[in-house]
Amino acid sequence: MDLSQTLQSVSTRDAVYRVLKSQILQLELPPGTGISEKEISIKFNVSRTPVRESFVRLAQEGLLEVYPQRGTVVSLIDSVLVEEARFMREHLERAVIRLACAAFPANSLSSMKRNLAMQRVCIEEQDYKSMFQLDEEFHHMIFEGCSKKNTWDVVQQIKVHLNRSRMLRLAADYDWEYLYQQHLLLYEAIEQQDVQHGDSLMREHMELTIADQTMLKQKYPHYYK
Amino acid sequence: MDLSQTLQSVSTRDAVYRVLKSQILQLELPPGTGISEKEISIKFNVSRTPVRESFVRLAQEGLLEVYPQRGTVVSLIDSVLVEEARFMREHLERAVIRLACAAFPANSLSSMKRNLAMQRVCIEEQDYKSMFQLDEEFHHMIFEGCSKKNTWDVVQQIKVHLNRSRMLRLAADYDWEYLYQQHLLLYEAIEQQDVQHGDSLMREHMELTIADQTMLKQKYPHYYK
DNA sequence: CCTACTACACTTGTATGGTAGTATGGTAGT
DNA sequence: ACTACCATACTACCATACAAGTGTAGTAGG
Repeated sequence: MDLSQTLQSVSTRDAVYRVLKSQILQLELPPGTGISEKEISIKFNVSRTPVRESFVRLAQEGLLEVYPQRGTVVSLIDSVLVEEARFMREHLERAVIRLACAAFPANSLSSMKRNLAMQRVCIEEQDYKSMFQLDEEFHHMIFEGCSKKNTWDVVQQIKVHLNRSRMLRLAADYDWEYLYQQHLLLYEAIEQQDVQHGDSLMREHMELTIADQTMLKQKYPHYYK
Repeated sequence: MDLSQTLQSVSTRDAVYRVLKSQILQLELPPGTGISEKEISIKFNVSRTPVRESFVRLAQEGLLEVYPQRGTVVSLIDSVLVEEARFMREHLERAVIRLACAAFPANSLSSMKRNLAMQRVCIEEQDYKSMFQLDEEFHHMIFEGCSKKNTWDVVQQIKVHLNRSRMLRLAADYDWEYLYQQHLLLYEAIEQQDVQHGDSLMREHMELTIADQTMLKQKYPHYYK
């Protein structure tokens, strides 16, 4: 693998970090995989230093487990942590949607309207990759409209732990139409300033991922702790 | 400075990390202070490597800002981030206290009762350092009783950004008696399973730190961004 | 006197060698 | 055949050397 393209703009460390993180979240490096500094440094054709520093960051995010003098493995998925991550995200998103339903800038609202229109198109064209991106941006816009950028960043950190189990239940089996309907209703709640409705809608929306955690754990036992 | 004592149990990197983090949060390294890897490595009598890896972690937590080839400074306090941290903590603590008021294990409840008794003693003895610790443990127990250990860890991460501004308004000027009364009421809400009361109590409790943020920013302008 | 350039003293970034601890497979001894 | 031991090949950890970029002070030239 060659990182030279990425290297132009950012440091070697950041490039290694991003590639590794992506590979872990995409399950290209499955949970439990043993990796070593030397192995990665050879693979990426860099020295061990930037690799080590990437390991430090990834370990802090809970994606790697480093055992001194023994080795490093990609963290197993912790189903307790996954549920708590969902819990945290639910309550933060609900707190923000309540703010949004109380007051929301007009230009952010119209941005969301455009986003919804693009979601409509993506579903009809079955472009689920773009839809995934639009879903992210939709939620991001709610936080931005409420001036809660840092909160969004924290949610992103938390979501890391939801990501891999979401990846397991292949992206295809999502009911995107239902998802779109929920987004539409959330938008309307903000527009009509209906705090209670927005709150219950978001709670419902966040409970989508609560299911089949045990099912996944049974299906992929070696990926779970 | 010598780290040899700490070195027995943990790695040099962790020792450096802990000391630096402590010094930053205690304002012994005030916001805006310029520090270099070499300077710290000489001071601690270690090589640059573990210092660098500590810097990576601290930068990720937002306590350091690293400018490549130029230098590293202790992050200025971001008042927007402080308020958002308070916002996040409030909603997570409220979500958990509602769980606690719905169902709470008896042994955790009695642990809290013992903690409250010790708080009573500390206030009378004006031992505010221990009181600070007991305050932490009190909230921790609520999370533990609800099996939300990971959520507590995230709250701890978030609280880092509250810590320094709380340190500025010297610990002494806290109304510990009022704090104790709030804790007592929170305990009773859990005991009596009064969800609504617990929620509003915690909201009030979390709003304690909302004040005088602008005052602090005026008093210590060079510490703020 | 003022400007522009250069040399130098910094900084962080990267590469590499050596150290200590761990796991494993093979071998000698029972 | 089985167990205990030892050599070996790993691992992450730490120290050090080198590279590359930045700011500044001092100096030469106008």
